Amino acid sequence: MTPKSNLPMRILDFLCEYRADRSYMPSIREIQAGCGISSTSVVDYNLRLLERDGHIRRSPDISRAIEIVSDICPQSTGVVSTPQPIELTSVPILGAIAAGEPFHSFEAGDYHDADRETIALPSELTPRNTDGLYALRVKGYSMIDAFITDGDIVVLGPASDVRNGDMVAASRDGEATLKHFHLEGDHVRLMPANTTMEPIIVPADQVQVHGRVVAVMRRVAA
Amino acid sequence: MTPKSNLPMRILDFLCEYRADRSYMPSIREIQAGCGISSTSVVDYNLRLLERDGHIRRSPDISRAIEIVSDICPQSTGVVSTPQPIELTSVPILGAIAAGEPFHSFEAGDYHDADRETIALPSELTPRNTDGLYALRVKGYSMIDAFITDGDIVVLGPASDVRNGDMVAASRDGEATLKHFHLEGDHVRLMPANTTMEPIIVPADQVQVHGRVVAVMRRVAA
DNA sequence: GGTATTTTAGAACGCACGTTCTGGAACGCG
DNA sequence: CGCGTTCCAGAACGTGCGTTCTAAAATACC
Repeated sequence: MTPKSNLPMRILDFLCEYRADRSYMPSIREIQAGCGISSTSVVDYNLRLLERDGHIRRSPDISRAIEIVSDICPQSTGVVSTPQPIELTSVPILGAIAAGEPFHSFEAGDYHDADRETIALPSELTPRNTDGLYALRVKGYSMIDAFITDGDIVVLGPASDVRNGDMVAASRDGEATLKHFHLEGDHVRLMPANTTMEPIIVPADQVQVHGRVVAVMRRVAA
Repeated sequence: MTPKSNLPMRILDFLCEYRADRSYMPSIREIQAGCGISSTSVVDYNLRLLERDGHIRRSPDISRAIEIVSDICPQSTGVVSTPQPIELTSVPILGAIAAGEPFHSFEAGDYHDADRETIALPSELTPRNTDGLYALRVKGYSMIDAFITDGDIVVLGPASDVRNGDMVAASRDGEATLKHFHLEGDHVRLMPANTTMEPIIVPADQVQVHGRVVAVMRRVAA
């Protein structure tokens, strides 16, 4: 509270708080509302004082262009989100997977600077070994039998980890799908997750396994 | 450079560069000038793409309110200002949802007691407003028509946000499922995501909506 | 008291800027 | 080829928002 404390400092506190939430700065009128000030001109007046004293810097005529220079804001580093240091893993999104479309050149080790598309993996979804993980954006509806639909992001582990029964991304003649993998002698049985569909059996040398599915993430449209 | 590289990534680079200099984000028209784009609508269009892919987040109608979420920008950590701690949200896992089983007492506001189980939401899956988010563990196979299966974790937003067409967790006579929600006069139509199943129409006062599905996460067994 | 200085009120101005609409080009697919 | 989807152009609209102007309180100093 401290309703009678000097206005400039109240405003400065508000700026710090605000920046802790969003990553941009408040507008004049938001400061007005947030500090219970009755006029925008009063906000402007006090901002000038703060700038004169070197606490902030402003760029004229530019919205929300306030920089906090005296960075000894009270508890700005305080609580805010992330209460505990959650460990998370960033995996690169190497491309898209769509039925009928041949895989691009996203084979392991093909990071080649440029596309730095990545997605953060919460620890709950992270397998023990995070080496060689990558993600693909699912295009189309060819994998609905694996409870995976258009727009999903699938996280894949290295193909070397694949064992019988795993769900894998596999391609044959450029047709890519997600199936359960069973190596049986010299042929491979690819089982859809949905039992109403028929398994596919192909010679082992005609199928290429790209990796094992370790996680699926989906954002549902607003 | 790379004049032929894809526009969204050029813009993303520009955003990172810009933020390295000033501590606020560029306006649409500054992006336009900085990237040599001929129209503001093109900038807006590409910003939407970036937001759809979870690289940035925007607040509508607010100037310069772009947040960079996938924060593996080249040298963004270089200078100063807004180190932007990889933002992620912890949501409590309030229980399980299973067809035929009545919901437990996990109604909103039931956070309190002790440290609930929580799960970290990667920013790519986080909606703008993180208030009231909670997660449920899915038990059983009653929601396979929504590409959701046993063991999945669904993240729900507050029921107050629900609008027609959203996927919601709804219960009736203790039967809980995930369906697309349509309020039509005094009755509610619950549409399965799978078109081979029949919609359910019930009087509005017989159905209880628990929240809107905003994300789905699944860990695939090793 | 009177005058000068600081702080606050309220309203208005005007540009900045996000958004949207229409239309066309470019690309992909059968 | 036609048709759909994606992407780009340009202009216009509505409003967010910094700014400024006038005036009145509040405070200070004598």
